[in-house]
Amino acid sequence: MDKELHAKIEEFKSYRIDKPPLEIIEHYKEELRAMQDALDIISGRWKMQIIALLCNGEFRYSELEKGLPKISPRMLSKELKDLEINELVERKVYDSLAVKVTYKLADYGYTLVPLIIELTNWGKDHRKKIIQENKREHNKV
Amino acid sequence: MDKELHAKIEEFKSYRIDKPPLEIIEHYKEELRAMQDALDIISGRWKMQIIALLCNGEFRYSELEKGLPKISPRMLSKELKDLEINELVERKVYDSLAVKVTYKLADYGYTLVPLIIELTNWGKDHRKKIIQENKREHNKV
DNA sequence: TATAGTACTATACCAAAGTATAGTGTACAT
DNA sequence: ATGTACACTATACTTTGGTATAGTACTATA
Repeated sequence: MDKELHAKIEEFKSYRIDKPPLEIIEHYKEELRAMQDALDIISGRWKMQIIALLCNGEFRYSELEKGLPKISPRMLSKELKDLEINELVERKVYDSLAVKVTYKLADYGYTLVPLIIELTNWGKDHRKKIIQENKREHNKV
Repeated sequence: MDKELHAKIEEFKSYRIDKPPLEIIEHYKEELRAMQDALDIISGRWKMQIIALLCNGEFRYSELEKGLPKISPRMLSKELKDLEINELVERKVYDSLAVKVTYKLADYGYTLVPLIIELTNWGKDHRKKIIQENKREHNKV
């Protein structure tokens, strides 16, 4: 696994194009656009927290509010709408007499799993690295 | 590969914790923090474009400006500083008499490769999906 | 009839991200 | 001496993301 990654990285390093900067960006245009699309959809303070909750089943609006006590109702409804538009989340209105709306991860939402795993792995490794550096710093002084 | 992913997703779906929302978020606390750390470091309009350029070797400040004609000098120097602080990018000042500074991806910067690949893959698939949906929409009407 | 819960929307505000543009200090070229 | 290239910094502004708080339309319960 680590070896495989190493190979990938070497491959990546060897991709160097001998072109002026503008042409290089042009060459990567599609990849950059794709990356930015993905980032736009998942970045922000709340999206991932909402997705994490919804990985655990169906929740009512008020239950999501309880899980994220610091979110304002405006943000929650806006973020849910964004996620729904991108078909990552499904909204279901019950036609019982009492108002009842639930949200759950759509199947398409689960396609984010590999990305979530990579983000989490990198973030954890990064934190470890920073902690180690702080320790070394501390021992020096 | 696709089968593996499917298994992962099933695994993810089966993780459901039968707890109140607040406890679920608490349960995922570390993962969420790690993800957010990673997102903070790579999100924004310019970071990934700069990294893409620097994947292709060493560049001078003015060359980066040429590659990203719409970036303001303030943003470029701020973003480079951020990337340098996180040790993703190395800054080198030549002590020749003329001013010369170059930037390149640090080895640590290359650890982002798997994440970059996942972001790009997901972004490309997402775009394909949207285009297909638009086509279907168009055929209907 | 009054009170509380549900799923929001509306309005105003604030802070961070990003833009636009001008200016700085250095060296080198003429 | 003057102008130009380099690698920025400073200042002011706008846009976007997020917060705070109040209000709405509906139903359920006492």
